[in-house]
Amino acid sequence: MATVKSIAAAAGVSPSVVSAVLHGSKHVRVSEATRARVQRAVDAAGYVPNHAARALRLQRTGVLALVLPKLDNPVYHRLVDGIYDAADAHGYSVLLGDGIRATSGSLMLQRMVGGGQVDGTLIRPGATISEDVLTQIRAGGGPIVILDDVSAEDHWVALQDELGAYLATRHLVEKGHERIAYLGQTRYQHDRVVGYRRALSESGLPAPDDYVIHSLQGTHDGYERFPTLLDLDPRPTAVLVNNVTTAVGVLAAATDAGLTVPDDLAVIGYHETTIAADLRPSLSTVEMPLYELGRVGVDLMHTALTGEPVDSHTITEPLPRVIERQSTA
Amino acid sequence: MATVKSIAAAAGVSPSVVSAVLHGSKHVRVSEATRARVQRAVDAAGYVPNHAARALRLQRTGVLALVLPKLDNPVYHRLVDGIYDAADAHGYSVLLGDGIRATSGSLMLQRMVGGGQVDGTLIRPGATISEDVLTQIRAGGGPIVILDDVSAEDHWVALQDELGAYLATRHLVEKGHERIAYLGQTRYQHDRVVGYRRALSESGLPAPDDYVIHSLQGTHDGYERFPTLLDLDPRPTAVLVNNVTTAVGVLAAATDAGLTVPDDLAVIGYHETTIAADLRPSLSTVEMPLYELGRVGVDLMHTALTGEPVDSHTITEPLPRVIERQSTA
DNA sequence: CTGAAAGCGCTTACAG
DNA sequence: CTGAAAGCGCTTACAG
Repeated sequence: MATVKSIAAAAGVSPSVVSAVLHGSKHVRVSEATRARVQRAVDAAGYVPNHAARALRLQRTGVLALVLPKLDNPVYHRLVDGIYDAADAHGYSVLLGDGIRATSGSLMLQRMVGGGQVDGTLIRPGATISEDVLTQIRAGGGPIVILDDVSAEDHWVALQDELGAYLATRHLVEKGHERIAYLGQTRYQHDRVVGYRRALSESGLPAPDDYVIHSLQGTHDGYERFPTLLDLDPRPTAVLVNNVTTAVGVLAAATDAGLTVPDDLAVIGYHETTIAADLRPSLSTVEMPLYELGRVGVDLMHTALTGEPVDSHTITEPLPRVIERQSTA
Repeated sequence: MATVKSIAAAAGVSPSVVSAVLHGSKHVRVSEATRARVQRAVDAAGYVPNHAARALRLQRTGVLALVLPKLDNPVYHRLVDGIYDAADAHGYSVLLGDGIRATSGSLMLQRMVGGGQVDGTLIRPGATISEDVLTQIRAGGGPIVILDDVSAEDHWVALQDELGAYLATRHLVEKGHERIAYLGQTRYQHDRVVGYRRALSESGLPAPDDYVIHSLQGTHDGYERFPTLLDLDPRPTAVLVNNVTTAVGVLAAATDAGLTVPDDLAVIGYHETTIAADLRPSLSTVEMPLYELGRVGVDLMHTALTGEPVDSHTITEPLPRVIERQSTA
């Protein structure tokens, strides 16, 4: 394996010069001829700097950790895209972690804490990520950026979740519905419930407490919780489901209950995902700027790592956007 | 930040002893009293060894790269589970990479090649991973394990894909179908076409060439390619779709074409995924042992890394299993 | 049973 | 414009 030393020998210069050619330097200045000679030796050997040695010397790794509640939730694809694109732009690579596996004492958690394996951690909080784990990551010392939530202790980037739920609910109102329920995660995403209620109260529609049905996220959870909605009196004619995976389960449960969507029940899911268009009936959704969330999250992390002041904020562009499909037609 | 040196000072011993307590050693023997004293200092400081320093010294990182064609294909979830479980058991952590991003010249590729950032790479080949990239990873020097394919140049673990397709097709035959098509990826997974043909020929059923319809994987691809099937004469009454994501698109296209599933067209998808049960009609599938594929892949990688001979083989247990749902009922 | 020293490969002030 | 030396934090033969 080539090293700076072997490259230096091949080019007839000292290691300092090789390093200067590769990364630049304030102190070392090299002539054009020397630079070319070194570069040729680097190319010929296919030399790549040893990551561990560099990390040890520089006290940073160029690796960011990204922890998501559940890797298999398709709504995160655009978020991950944004993260990777911004990370590439800044020269970071990304260590993708599943919140389900980042339990206390896990290998995955250890690498985010204290071992200096990552420079910082981006976290999308959720039911699978315990407060305990968050505390441990915080104790690790590296900067943290919270995605899609505000945080008193960490840097954060938020979405207009209140607005997203408001727009989704308004869409149902505009379709003429007067009894609109909310089904989904309520604990971690309370803003969405608030937006839902605002749309209803603005239109003078009722929003009884039992119209807000708590459910975990996931197709199966949506399927299981759906009967609660059937028992309501009067029964809702439309439902906003948080999030889109849960909505898939709701569609199945509605079909099994003999309801026709959207005639007997209109359904809109929170977050956009490719499958929504390929279901029958296809699923209306409200698309949130998850790609931008990822990009901005990494930008903030980069700012934090360079020691500059970090401007935590809510993403307002693009706005949440309702995508109408068969389930609310 | 605590270091071996600071821990050694706190415990009143030399760094050698700290290292010996943490990792064991053939050469260094420590008394029980000393061990306890060191352990107390480690716990008190919350000391975690510096990853970069360890990697540099040991010339290995304890990190494995895993490259999948498309991270957002849900069929990989069980595979990833198996990978992570086995990696945890052996003390490796996993760097998850998207084949779409591991292009020539990408950061992601660089870290798998030469920089010593990972000890080895597990790859599931597919349309998104070019031969060129594979060549570069091979040139990187670390061991490679190919998942779900055989390889002349690398270690590999395969699945009984011929058998899986055979069983799925037999299921359709047993349901009384006589004109059975195959729609899906044919280039990378030719075994499946072979198994499909075997089931048909065993039953004396026709398998004209145009009954095998090539399609890329993905819901949208399945949707787009479906009309080809409608044009066949005589029109098939059943179809095996490779893979399950493509099958979701086929279901949608069939519905849009006015066909009722399974009465007008029975559909079975290759690979199991949670969404199959939550579609309406729910989708029959043939489940392959992907979890075991992941586990065995990591086991083989571990064997390769310890320098022992690697037994590349096909996983025969559990057997592929047909899960019957509404789409073939 | 324990300590002192070397070295993994790199970058960076410093000296020339 | 270039080289020699130190040191990041760790582990491991070696010496005692």
